[in-house]
Formats: sequence, structure tokens, C-alpha cells
Amino acid sequence: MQIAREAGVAQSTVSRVLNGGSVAPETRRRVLEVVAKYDFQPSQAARSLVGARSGLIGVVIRDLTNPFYPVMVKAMERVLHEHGMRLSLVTDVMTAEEGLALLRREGVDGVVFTSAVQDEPLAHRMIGHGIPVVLCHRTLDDFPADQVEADNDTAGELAAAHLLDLGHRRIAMVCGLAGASTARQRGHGFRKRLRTAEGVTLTEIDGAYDYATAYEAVTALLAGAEPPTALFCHNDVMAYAALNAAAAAGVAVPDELSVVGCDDVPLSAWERIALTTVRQPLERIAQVGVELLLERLDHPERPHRHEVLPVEFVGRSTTGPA
Amino acid sequence: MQIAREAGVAQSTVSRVLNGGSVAPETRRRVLEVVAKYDFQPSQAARSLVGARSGLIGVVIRDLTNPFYPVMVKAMERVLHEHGMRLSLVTDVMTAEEGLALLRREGVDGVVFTSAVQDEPLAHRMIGHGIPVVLCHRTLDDFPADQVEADNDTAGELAAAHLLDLGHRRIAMVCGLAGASTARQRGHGFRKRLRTAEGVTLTEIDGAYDYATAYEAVTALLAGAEPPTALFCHNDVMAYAALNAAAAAGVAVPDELSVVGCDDVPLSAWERIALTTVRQPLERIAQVGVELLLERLDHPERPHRHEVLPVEFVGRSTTGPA
DNA sequence: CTGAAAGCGCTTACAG
DNA sequence: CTGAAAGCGCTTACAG
Repeated sequence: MQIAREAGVAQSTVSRVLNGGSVAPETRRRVLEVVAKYDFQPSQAARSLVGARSGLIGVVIRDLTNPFYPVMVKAMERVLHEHGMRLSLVTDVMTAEEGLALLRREGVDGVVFTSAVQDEPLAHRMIGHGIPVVLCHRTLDDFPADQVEADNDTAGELAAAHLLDLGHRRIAMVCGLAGASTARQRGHGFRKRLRTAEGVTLTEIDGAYDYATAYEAVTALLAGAEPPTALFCHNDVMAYAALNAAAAAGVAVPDELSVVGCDDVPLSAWERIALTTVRQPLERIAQVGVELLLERLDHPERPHRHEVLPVEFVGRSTTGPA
Repeated sequence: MQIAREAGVAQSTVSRVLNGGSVAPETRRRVLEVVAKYDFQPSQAARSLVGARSGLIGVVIRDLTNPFYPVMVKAMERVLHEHGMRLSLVTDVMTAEEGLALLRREGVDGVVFTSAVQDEPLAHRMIGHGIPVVLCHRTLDDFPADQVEADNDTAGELAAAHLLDLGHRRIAMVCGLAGASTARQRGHGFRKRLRTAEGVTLTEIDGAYDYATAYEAVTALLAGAEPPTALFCHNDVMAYAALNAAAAAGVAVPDELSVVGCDDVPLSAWERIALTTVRQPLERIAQVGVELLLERLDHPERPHRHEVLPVEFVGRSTTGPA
């Protein structure tokens, strides 16, 4: 370390001034001067090699293209940065398998999964390697880790209640990824509430939480014999797809078709979209997820927590009476 | 390295089988068996400490919330992953200053700037520290590094030509960030082309490449005495703001107001938006940026390159005759 | 083809 | 308060 040499002290002394050990004021001043002169930045590689922690948290977000996720990334980054930590992102550019291998090489202190899916053992394997994990946004039953999610069951209920109130009886649901807890819960809440009314027909189609998939599915649905008068989409992106598919098919929203989404991404509030949807507290979910993980790092033995955050119905212009 | 011990070989031998040195087939088999048994992943920290490279590339993307950028991140990640490298993101969660300090600690092999701005010395300083840099999307005059950008001057011209052809004469331009080359060039091309016509009034307002800023500015503009009949926005996000501000103000698009954007983000093709815009090859810009940087790593002494990629006018539904 | 040794840049006890 | 030493987990010459 040439900083040490130039300041005329030992390496360990430089380390102490940088990390806040006890150092004589004059010594500290001298070291800081040299540090400033070269704008010296200590190597993270060396630090994480020797230290107990790398200061890196892995974040698994597969589809960065869904406007939902940049918001989450940002919120997570903010919290991590406040704690002096960094984020390492895994997206769908690589397989989840590759991503987790990478995260282990990087020596992450923990990982946040936002895309957990039933029957996929990756999150379990991270735990097997002794790496703390938190499930954020999507959860898994009986998973041995901290979890945060929105109250998705209620989200489904709220959507159903709204549509029922408007008098809709021929209804379709555009479902999210099979295996995702959000899709299962939202579907469950929706169906449950629908059953409280008489004479309701429910058609379920698969949108896989993906714009293109939902667009095609809705286009086919609208071209069918008895198209529904209302649609509940398991997320906003699929609702946008539905809105656009309806526009392309010349189906008027909300006059001929009502559309309800789920998420309330900022885009949904735009005047040109004005999507009726159920808001989940995106940033809060992200924030709580990271905080749970950070607490876990300090207290490995505490019992796991499972937070469920409230949702809220947001009425806008894409729904109307049947 | 307990892999070495369990396989009964030296550390250096394990290293060779992992990195492809010459190893006897039987030895290799034995080592790989143990590696597989533990799903062993070599520490990146140790590797980058000893090796010449860290395999990390810094990517400075300030506003992840503009749908433009996730597309770029994804494209960059793809190219990097093909080369066995990783990306380290710097967003506006921290100051640029902090971000670059972090990047240096992490020992990045190079950095891609997508947000270069006149009179900001950060990119220069990276070069001063001996770290290769590429300017991607936004460029700087006489900057001593590789650069890629779209033909933004032509983009401005195409927008102007289209509006002029439609007969518009009272025109406004919603400008991007002062200091960004894209804003300067798009503005320049637009004005230049406007000057070829008679009796044109051009009002310029500042939108700072930001949704909220542009929304307010356009709202004020439309409330003014003689509002323009056409708008050129320096990017798509500001055009969305204009579309929404117009909707809120009850101004019909395109009947009373024509709107042209610039970028052609996927969103712009949505039926509910159908924005007339000038396409720049987003993914190609990202890809070329990373490739230039990767080549630079191997050939530090080659002369700098400056690529300018073609743009293309995309007519959709937000523009009409004056 | 393979092993022993040195060293990358730090931090962490341990003396003094 | 400060320094000398050991060691984190790798790779890279260097012998053999």
C-alpha cells in the first residue's frame, strides 16, 4: 500500500483511519492528506477476501422490462446504499442457474428473490450454501426464510367486488405465471368473491405476466363467440396489453369492455391510460424485503418473519357499468 | 482450497482445470468430481485481486425510470455475459461522484457512460485513473475515448420535415437536458430544418428529459395565449408527458395538437399511445458501446472510434395536418 | 503434467 | 496509539 509508505505509517494504520479505529489526530490528518492526493479507494476485492462480508447483496429480478421492476430496483438500491452496501443484479439475460452461480462467486452476503416460483429449487439451494435469502413480492409456502408480499388475495377480491358492483357477469381473468404466488392468490381472491354472486361466468386465460402473451390471449378472447364484458388482469402490464388489444380490435373501453389491472405502476395514472387497478405498495415491498435481509445478516437465529402489506383499490377510467 | 485436498492435488492444479490449463484427463476428472460434489464456485474477489482483470464493467445509467434505459441495460448485460463479464450499475440513487468512487473500489475494467453531460469532469477523471471509458448514447466533443451515438441531428431534421409537410407553422420544442449532446443535436437539426420554411414561429421550453418537468411545461404552454399546433419533444418520455398534459387540458391530439417524440421506446408502438417519433437503435447503441469498450481493453493503443448510428422516422397517430 | 512458493491488497488479532 | 505478522482464496511463474 503506497499510501502507507508516503504517509510514513504502517498499512494497518491506514486501514484504521479508513475504517475508524483509534488513531492520533495528527497521524490521521497526514494519512487523509495522502488519501485525498491520490483519491485513493480501497480495493473491495481485498476487503471481501479478508473480511466477513462482501457488502454485496444479490437481487434476482428476471424481467427488467416490466415497468414494475425498475421501481423496485431503485427502492432496493436506496436502502442498500444507506447501509453502505451494493446490489448485484441477476436478470433473464442468463439462466437463473447461471445467475446464482455468479452470485456465489461474487460472495454476496445475501440474496433477494423477487421471482420465486413453485417447484424451482434455486432459492432453497442458496440457503443450502449458507447464504441468507429473502422472498420479496412473490413468496413460497413453508419456505424457511423471511418473506414480504402484498395482500394479493384481497387484491383479487377488490377487483371482483368492483366488477360485480358494476353489474358484470360475463367475466374473464388474464392469469399471471403459473407457480407464482401472486397469480395464485389474486386468482383465489377473485374467484372467491365472484362466487358470492349469481349467474357469473368466469373464463380464465394465461397471460404469463408477459405483454406479448397477454396481448395474443386477449385478442383471441375478444374474437370469440361470447366475449366477456370485463377483464381482470393479474398485473398492470397485461392490462396494458388488454387495453391495446381491445383498441386494435375496435372494442371500446370501458363501454364494451371493462379492464382492471393489478400493481398500479406509475404509468397507470397517465391520462392516456387511466387504468383502474389495485395498488400494491411497490417501493415499500422492496424496502421491507431488503431490511428483513439486512436484519437477518445481523441476527441469523431470529425466527423468520412473513410480512403482508395492504393493497388499495384505485378506480380510474377503464371500467364502467356492464 | 479444500477442493484440492479432497481431490488429492495441488491448488494450482485445481486452478488449471477450472481455467483450462493442461491437465491429465484422469486428474481433471477427479477434480471436476469434487467440484461438482460441492457445487464449488471460485471466489471472484480472490481472482480479481490476483488477476489483471476483475471481469466487471461499470455502467452509469442515472434514470432507470425512463423506459429507455432498462432496454439498454439488458442489451449491455447480454453482450457482457457473452464475454463472461458482469455489469455494475450506477444509478441516481447516489451522486455520480459516489458512484465512480464505488466503481473504482470494485476495480471495474472499464466504464460505460450513458449520461455524459458537458462540463462534468467525472468521465475525464476515470480516464485519469487509467480506466478505459466509452461514451454511449450521449457524447462529448473532443473527448479522448470511444463514443457511440445516434444521428441526432438528422433525427431533429426528420421531425421538423414531417411537421412542416403537415403545414404546421406555430411550433414548439420541448428540450432535453441542457448539456446533453442529444438535446443539443436534436435541437440543432430541428431548428436548421425549420429555417428552410417561411413564417415559422418556434417556442422552446425545457423538459429536462423528465416526465414531470415536461408535463408542467407543456401544461403551461397549452394554457398560453397562442398555443402551438405542433410539438417536437427531445425524447419519448417527454412526448408521453405532452400527450397526457394535452388530454388533461382537453386538447385533442392530433386534431388540435401534433406531437412528435424521439427514441421509439417499445411503449410508443402501443395502440393507446401510437406516438409518431424518430427511432434510434437503442439496443444497437448499447451493444456497440460495450463492444467498443471490450475491444479497447484488448487494444489500449488503437485510435479512438466514434460511431454514429442511423435513425429512422416512424409515423403513427399523434400527428396530423395543421 | 504437476506441485511448492510467492504475492495480489487488504483487515485482524497481537505485541509493545 | 502504532507496527509487524499472518492470512483471506486465488493465479502465475518456476521447478521438476
